[in-house]
Amino acid sequence: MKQHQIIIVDDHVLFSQALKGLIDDFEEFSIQAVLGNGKELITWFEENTKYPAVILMDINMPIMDGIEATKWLNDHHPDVKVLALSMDDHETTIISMLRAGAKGYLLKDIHPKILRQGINDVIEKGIYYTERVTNSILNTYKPDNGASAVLLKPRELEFLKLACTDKTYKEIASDMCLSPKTIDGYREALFAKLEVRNRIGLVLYGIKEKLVVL
Amino acid sequence: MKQHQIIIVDDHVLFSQALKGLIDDFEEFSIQAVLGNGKELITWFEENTKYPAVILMDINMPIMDGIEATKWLNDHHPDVKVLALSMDDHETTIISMLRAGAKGYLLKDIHPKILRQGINDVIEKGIYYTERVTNSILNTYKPDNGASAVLLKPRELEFLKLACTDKTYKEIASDMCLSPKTIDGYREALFAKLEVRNRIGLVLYGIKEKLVVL
DNA sequence: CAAAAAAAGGGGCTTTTCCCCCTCCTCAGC
DNA sequence: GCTGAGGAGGGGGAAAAGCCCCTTTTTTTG
Repeated sequence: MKQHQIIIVDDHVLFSQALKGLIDDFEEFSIQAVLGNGKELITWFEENTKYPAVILMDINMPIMDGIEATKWLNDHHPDVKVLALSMDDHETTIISMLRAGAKGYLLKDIHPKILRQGINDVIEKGIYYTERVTNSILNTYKPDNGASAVLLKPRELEFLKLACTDKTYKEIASDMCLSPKTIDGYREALFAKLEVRNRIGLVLYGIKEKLVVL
Repeated sequence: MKQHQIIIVDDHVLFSQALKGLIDDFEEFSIQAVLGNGKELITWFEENTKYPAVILMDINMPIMDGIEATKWLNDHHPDVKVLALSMDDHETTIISMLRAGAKGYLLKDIHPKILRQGINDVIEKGIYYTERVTNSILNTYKPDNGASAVLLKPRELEFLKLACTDKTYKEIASDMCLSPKTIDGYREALFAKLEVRNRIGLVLYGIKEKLVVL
């Protein structure tokens, strides 16, 4: 048996199987399991007792995504290290993943050598940061407005989700059981808070920040 | 040398390298080259004379995407068969790719066995259709409005992209060097064609169908 | 060439969106 | 008990979006 066991969690079977072949060729690692989503991962952990050293975790997956799965792992098996592996290079996604407890973040367009390096670093140093990730972390602390980042209140988020719909504000008002004028207030508040000039800007923000599901 | 040569075109190096390993394990195929985008593919064809039997083509790539590359291949090397390989299962993308001349369409979440079958089918029968693709083709002929599917003209697409921006229609008009009234015409035409009732619907459509980049 | 279709532009109208400034109520905290 | 913050609601108006019906020009095509 090789030194380190690894589990791949990714819903793209072709990719995960191909990746398994690639990693099995590295003499220091071997693939312990290939799973399709977070739910399968939890089931695997409930049915097994010998845990892997590293989990290569995709982020966008059906049923249970990588962020939730990473949170679960951090709660129940904090010694198993998660290395996020995604083609999504949006800053918010990277941050969410790191906040959930991932020890590193790799993009799928990297060279296999980098992956090998990344896995080794996570095992040895407990952490692996690429330049891209470092930049994202720095960006969250940019001198923007001082105290808090753009944090929406529950009611504002609810409105934003409805604004990303083809409903008129009047319809949104009745959906939220509020007067159209109150909705008008939420609208203005969000315009200012998110620095947009019209409803399209609101929709674009909601989608970019993944606050709304399409 | 093995029977059939294959070229992989995909910007996700980790995936393409892993896939190369996978396919090299199939005894009937060998990988002739692994390229990162459509432009590299054209350059490769200009510098080589022994062409592959099949090209596994990703769709979303920087510089030159899979659709354009497939069109170029169809024009210049119609004997080389393109098998589209994407995680994008949107109907419009599938249709665009088949219209560009792809002989089949596979999703990245398939099992390696299916890939092997697909490549073999494309080589032997010249074509490979999964159920998903067949459905898409059927859907374009749904008894909707008679003639054409939802295919946007270049000018309409240009307008749609600008509509997915926080610009006003007046600003869009001057961007496209048209009168606001003409823009109004495009708007109405798109509302009808895409079955939406306001600009938000337009934005949502554009993003869902990945016609606009965020 | 003529007919048809597509592209461009317009008039006039209603609804919706956007903006600013104002009131009432409630509840937490000196 | 007063005060201030925040949620809910409102008046009024300008601008943009949406709707229908119409003309002219260019391009395509039988």
